[in-house]
Amino acid sequence: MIDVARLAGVSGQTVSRVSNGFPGVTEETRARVLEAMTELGYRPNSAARAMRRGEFRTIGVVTFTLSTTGNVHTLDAIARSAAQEGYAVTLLPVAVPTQDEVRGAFSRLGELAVDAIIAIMEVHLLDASSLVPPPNVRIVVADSHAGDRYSVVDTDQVGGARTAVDHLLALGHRTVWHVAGPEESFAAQGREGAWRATLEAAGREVPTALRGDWTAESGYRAGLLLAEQPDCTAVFAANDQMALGVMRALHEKGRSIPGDVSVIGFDDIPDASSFFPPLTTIHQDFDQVGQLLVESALRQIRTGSGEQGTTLVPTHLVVRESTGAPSAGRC
Amino acid sequence: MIDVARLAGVSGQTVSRVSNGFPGVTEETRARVLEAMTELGYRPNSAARAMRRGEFRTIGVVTFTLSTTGNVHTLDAIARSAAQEGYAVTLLPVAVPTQDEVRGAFSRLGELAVDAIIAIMEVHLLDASSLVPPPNVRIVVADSHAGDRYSVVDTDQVGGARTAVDHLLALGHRTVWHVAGPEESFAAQGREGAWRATLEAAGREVPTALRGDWTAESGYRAGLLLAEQPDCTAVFAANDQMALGVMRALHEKGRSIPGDVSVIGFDDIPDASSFFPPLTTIHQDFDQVGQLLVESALRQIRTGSGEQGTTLVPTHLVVRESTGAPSAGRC
DNA sequence: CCACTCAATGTTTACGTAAACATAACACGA
DNA sequence: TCGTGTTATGTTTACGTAAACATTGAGTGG
Repeated sequence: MIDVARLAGVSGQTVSRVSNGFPGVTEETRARVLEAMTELGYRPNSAARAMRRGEFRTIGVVTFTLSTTGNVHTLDAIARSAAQEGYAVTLLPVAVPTQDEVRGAFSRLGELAVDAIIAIMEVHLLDASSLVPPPNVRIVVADSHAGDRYSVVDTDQVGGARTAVDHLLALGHRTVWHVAGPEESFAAQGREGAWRATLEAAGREVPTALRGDWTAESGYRAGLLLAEQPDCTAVFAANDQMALGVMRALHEKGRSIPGDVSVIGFDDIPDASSFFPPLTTIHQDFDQVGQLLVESALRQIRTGSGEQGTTLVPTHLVVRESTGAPSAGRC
Repeated sequence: MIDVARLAGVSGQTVSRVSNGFPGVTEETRARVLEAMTELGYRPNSAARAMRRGEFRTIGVVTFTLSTTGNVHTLDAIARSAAQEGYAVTLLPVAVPTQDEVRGAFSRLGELAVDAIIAIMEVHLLDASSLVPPPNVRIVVADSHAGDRYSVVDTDQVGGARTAVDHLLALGHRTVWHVAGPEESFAAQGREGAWRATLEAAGREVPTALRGDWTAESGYRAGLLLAEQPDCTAVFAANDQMALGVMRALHEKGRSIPGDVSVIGFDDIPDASSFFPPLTTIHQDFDQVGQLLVESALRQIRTGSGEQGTTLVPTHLVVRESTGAPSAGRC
């Protein structure tokens, strides 16, 4: 900076003013400084800058894994929103979702250069007692409850699941089977609970829920079981990947989709429209979730105070070819 | 730090020594300092630390999008490898893959707190003249050529594609059709070139390559065309997602897989084993790619000098149910 | 014409850390 | 007993920036 100042014949402070776009600098001086900057290839040192400003202009994102499609889309949206606001995004992968690991990640984050943390994970894993958010680091949570302690942004799991079940019932199915996500997942709980509640509200029989782990493979295993159920004409899979597995199992067992069995998913991943048959599913607006997460984080950073409460992002039904009315002959 | 020092009755320098795990501190003193740290909730300020050390312990990753599955897995692997080495990963999404955008991203990275950059993209987009890597920032590139200018780590696209084609020829197919990735992609070029070369080497006819854009939807469109070709018994799709689309089209047109047409993909994404039928594909070792990328970056940071050359990560064939011998009657 | 205001720019300082150097205390062999 | 080396710890300093305050000079109203 001093070199630039010398070359432009000004003081370091003026360089700083130009570099930050502050007012109070003649157009002529500004031009001279900018020229000197380019000539010397000057780039502000972000470490010194962060130290002086007391903030890093960076948001940390904690995730377990990027293998579930939903998390990836959320992350992508976060990164884009943050970039737009001039914030960088630092990734902090947590290998195993044990409390110890999470705690370790958080303490590492404490040393890291972040002003806020967005956690895409289950809050119960960061049990309040063990989680000591570093001072001056704000927290936002996705895919969880605990809106009473943190600012939470999430897809409207309940509404989405209800829409899915309603869609199938409206088509004339007597009831709807469910392939649920892992028990630990709040999203999975929400979808399963809403599935059950919707069936009960409609006075339908509630079949036993099958449990998967979000992977297509687990959906396949569930699908093999479902194929054994002659009275199963409609399946609601808690995500698209498991729906993919379910459909594979049904195909292999000779059940036609949607002739014999209708299948609906959740997420609307890009590939869903190319499944065979194209999957009817509940579309999640990951972009908006990401954007809201970043907005909440920035608001907390700027006001310097925490936030509570849950913001729900609505979903909508995307009807494709994997659902239809139950065939007359069966069931 | 001073507060901690005062509480522990030592100097700031001793606190620094403890904080960095340096030798030359009595066990007793160390314990006293650690206790003071916990009591005061002390966390080293990474900005000051980075400034003093002149390095950020952070690697920046530039990507266009996280929507292609391959990039995501690479990113995931990078994040994990980096974390293991005590390095953080900062994401820098580039909205549109134009040169201007990329240049902008790089200049932003210049101001950012990174010691090295890993670019998951096509190098030709960061045309040498416009790309001015900030001094002291090392570059590693994935998914590209230009090993003469940068350190490049990539999957062995050529070897993988050859394996794919050989597999189909060995099953008895007369030739193999190809659904290529986008022209700009080096990976797509490599796979297409190897496909052509392998067919030529075997003295087979080389059909016109169909071009997709990595998405399942584009694979579907290509698949519709392939279904019109009565002599098409084997298809090599440049990635699994396009293979998914191809298979959907074939199903819809009543062609059986692998009875009428064999389909092979590339990537081995987690869902591939749950496609219908489970997809034979070329497995990429994303973990190793990520690890090698990080290793190269760290080596360059530590030695302070650039690196050139390309490192190839081998692939292997995963045979599932989407490929088989051509049926006697057809073709 | 002078006191005053305001805009442009310069000077000083502090942010939290760790390297480099300085000091103190102690052990050991001659 | 006294150097001499070694280990533990303290002191000083600089890293690059931007806030706070200081200075300069030009324009304005009385």
